[in-house]
Amino acid sequence: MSSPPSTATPPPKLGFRPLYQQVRDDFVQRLVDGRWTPGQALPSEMELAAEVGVSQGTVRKALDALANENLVVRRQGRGTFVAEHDEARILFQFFKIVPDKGESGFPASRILSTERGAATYAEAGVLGQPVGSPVLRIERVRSLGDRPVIVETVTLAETVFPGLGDGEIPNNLYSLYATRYGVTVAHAQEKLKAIALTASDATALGVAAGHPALLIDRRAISLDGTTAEWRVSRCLTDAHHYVSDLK
Amino acid sequence: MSSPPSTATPPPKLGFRPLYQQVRDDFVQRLVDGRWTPGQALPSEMELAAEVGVSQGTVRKALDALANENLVVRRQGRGTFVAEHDEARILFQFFKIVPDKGESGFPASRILSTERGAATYAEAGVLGQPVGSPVLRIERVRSLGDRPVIVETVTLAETVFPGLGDGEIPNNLYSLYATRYGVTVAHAQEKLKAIALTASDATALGVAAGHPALLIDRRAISLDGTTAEWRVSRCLTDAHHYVSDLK
DNA sequence: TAGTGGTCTAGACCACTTC
DNA sequence: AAGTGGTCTAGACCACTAG
Repeated sequence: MSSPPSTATPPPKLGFRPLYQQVRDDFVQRLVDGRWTPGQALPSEMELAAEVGVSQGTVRKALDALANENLVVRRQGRGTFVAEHDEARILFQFFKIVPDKGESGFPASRILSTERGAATYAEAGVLGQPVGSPVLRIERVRSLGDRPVIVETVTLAETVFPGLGDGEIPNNLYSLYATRYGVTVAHAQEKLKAIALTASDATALGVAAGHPALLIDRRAISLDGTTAEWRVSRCLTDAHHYVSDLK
Repeated sequence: MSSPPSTATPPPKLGFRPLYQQVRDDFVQRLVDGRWTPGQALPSEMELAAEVGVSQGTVRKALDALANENLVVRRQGRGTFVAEHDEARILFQFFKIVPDKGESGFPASRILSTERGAATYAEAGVLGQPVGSPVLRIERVRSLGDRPVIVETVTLAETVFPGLGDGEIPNNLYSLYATRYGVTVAHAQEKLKAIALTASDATALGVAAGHPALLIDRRAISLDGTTAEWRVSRCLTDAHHYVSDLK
């Protein structure tokens, strides 16, 4: 017969990934590499489209996706900017403890101790590092409105953040990770439990041992998908609570 | 001079609301009215566009917004459907207590008591009803894997859900609200605290009084923005935890 | 006034599901 | 083969910001 062989048109259908997602991945890589740094203004959509070789509408979908992930901020009339870990963003995105009554502010911090050590089995598993590799453990108390409310243990890999424990440790750690080490915390996973405070935690918070507290186990995930930090917080919830919106 | 008066073109700029959002609001109203009911297949984008009088792309943006709010489900090749409150969705969207190890299942329920009463000041404020108006209070224990884990108090307005307490009370309340009363729970706000269990709660859960527990105060918000239900849960977190993703 | 992101439209084509 | 939602493009126009 005259029917042409169907082998003439073999369009590859498997492994299909939309163009705008590929462009998004390209842009994320620029953030990981540091070619785009926090606060920087991106080229306009038209310029990016010409550079990447797609239409302006496709660049828009990619940038909208990044804006949805809080990685960039878009402002009509001004441009698109790489998101920064300023206090306002941290407060809104990562700090879920608020007073029962009144406004929430950024918590003050007082360092109890910093300690270098070898990663335990648990720490190694969480941080994706070998058992026994060097880690830094920070113990601090955080206060809201002159009242100590949280005692927390921050654990991170020294191979990722070399020399972090040597100098002053600022209140806003995520901002330090970004500016000094180029590590951007993109999102976090938290697991919550109710516990009775240990004697030492109770002392740090000025209550009796055995007092109920909220235990928050947080893993902060960086842009490249690795766990940048492990943070375990014990929070008093007598005059504060943890907010969670189910959407 | 020959310059035309600028008063000839007074385009109203204030109160600007994008067309696709107006279309979205129109569609939400169809859900509130019950013209679109859970599980129903919507007309195709082309048909909706012709009906509303906008382009297919604008209808798409409106439907995408609804899909983002979990109000509709879009399936390529099949169509767009009104979301249902089936167990899988409830589990994923509203049930955040999971076992420390293993898979999570839908919790079984055992009713402790149902009680009709007059709304207290607190209940009236939460439910948006007058003080003293009739309310229904349901007390029940929920179990995960043969182990009682949660004791909770559900409070709702009888004017919104008349006769709900008369018959059998099902495990999945949100599905009942939707099918029998046309009330769709769209999202919820939760406030968490750590507490010591009261004697009666401890007995219901089979632990000692004073045992630490997670207190969850949830207000379920319906499609029209009112609070449909107030639920206060006390959860054991010895072998379970509450998950919260910070994105 | 110029430049940016935001909206709206129109059409072509692709991937998925069902018949 | 037909119908659905998903992607990609192109162009016009609108709203916002800055100089």
